[in-house]
Amino acid sequence: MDLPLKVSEPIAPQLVAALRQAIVGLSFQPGEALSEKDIAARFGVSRQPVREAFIKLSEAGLVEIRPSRGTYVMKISVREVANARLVREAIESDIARHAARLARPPHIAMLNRLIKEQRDAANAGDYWRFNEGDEAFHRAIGEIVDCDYAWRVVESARIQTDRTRLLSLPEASPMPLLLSQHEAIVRQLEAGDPDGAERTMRRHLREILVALPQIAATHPNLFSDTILPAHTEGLVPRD
Amino acid sequence: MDLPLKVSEPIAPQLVAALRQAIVGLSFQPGEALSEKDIAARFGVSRQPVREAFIKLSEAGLVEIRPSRGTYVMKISVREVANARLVREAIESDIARHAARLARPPHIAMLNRLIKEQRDAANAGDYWRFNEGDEAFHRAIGEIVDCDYAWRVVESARIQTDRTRLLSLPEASPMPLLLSQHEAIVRQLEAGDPDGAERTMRRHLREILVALPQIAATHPNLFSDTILPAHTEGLVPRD
DNA sequence: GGCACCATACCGGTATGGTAATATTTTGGA
DNA sequence: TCCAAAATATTACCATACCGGTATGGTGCC
Repeated sequence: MDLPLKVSEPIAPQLVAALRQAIVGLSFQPGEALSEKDIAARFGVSRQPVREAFIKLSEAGLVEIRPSRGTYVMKISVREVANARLVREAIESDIARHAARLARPPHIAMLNRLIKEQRDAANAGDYWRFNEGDEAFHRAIGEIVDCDYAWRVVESARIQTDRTRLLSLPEASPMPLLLSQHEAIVRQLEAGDPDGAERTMRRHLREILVALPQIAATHPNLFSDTILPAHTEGLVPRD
Repeated sequence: MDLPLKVSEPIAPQLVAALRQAIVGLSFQPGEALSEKDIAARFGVSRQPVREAFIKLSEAGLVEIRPSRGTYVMKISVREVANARLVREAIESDIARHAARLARPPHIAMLNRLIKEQRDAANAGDYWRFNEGDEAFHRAIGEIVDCDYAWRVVESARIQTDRTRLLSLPEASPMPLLLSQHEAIVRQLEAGDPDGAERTMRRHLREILVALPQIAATHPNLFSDTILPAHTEGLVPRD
């Protein structure tokens, strides 16, 4: 993890990717201090690109820069995860609605291909590959609508919602359920059913809320809060 | 515009604000080159904070950094404006839906106060003050739901949609119409009507699309493209 | 033993110098 | 006169040095 930097390519973006992965992958513990100097020494670069990487990570909500004091890995916030989830639901459900209008046979074929990959991963019990497939599936729907701006926003929000993925027990968000929801969405896109696609996508993304309180309760030291914001009331699909 | 910088406060954020205002206010023409050195000299600071400000502005889509070549003010893109508008509609309509559930009398009172201010501005024909009131109104609805993450996203998107504001003729988006839409939203929030509030907010934000092609046609040198993306089809409320 | 004070180390923020890559201008040859 | 190639200028990017502010550990006083 320490020295994957390619020379003669911009350093700062590489650092952003590496540090981001280290944080969401829990190689850096929430609350831990990261100093510009240490990271710079570890990667064999100067402080300047490290500083720029820290700024980007702070905008993503992964670290907090406290001037003259230090930079710290942000603890996971139930509130922030729920807020990011709300943004994802708003945008991705709208995207699904538009996609039901704009989807063409090649798009449907691609989505079915991705679902097949996910099914293979689920059958193999490969939770990690299943998650990668999930990301690819959601992105593929976004590409139908051709609104890259929306997708940049969703990817930012995903940084927050994905922080709990490694912690979430498979039982809390069972792969067969998520897979069946993906299949339903594709059927509705193919049928040109905007209402149905929107409804299913909203339901699908609300699954994130099901396991969230439980995860926070299981890992109290990784979280800065445990209270769901008011706007999540009545949204949990299963009880 | 050149030297409003307060000493002993972080310089980079001040530069971001100043440059952003200069760009959306057309003090810098779209396509114009901005060099780190020039800006640094003009504000009497070093190149480093200028560089950080440029990075932030590039993330907002206001400038484009071309390595070893220069930094240029991005031309307004009809496509980007429409994409940002889609994000605003998705989030703000969902926020309105939640707000209809969460609104309390003090919130309604605040919204009515803001509408009154806007009505005064409209009666005085003060287009600029009217726009400020618009921003305050939308933000106030966001605060009802208490999802600051959503609001950060909306503010980013607003940077794009607001770039055409100075160019939009009052006739294209008449103040009385926008005002009446605001009033309708408040009535629906007060009545606890989520469907109505969402519907009206969507309609309200689609007004942006009405004048957009016309504005682009009037100022071809400020735009990099003039074609609306596919997802805007059938969304223009009036013809 | 407890508390105020100070020296020291460390942090992020800024200024400045150097470097490789690109754009522009100049120049030399046909 | 024209075109290509070399010289120059300018750019963003990185490295290094310095600055003021903050935390911390030790010391002397009460």
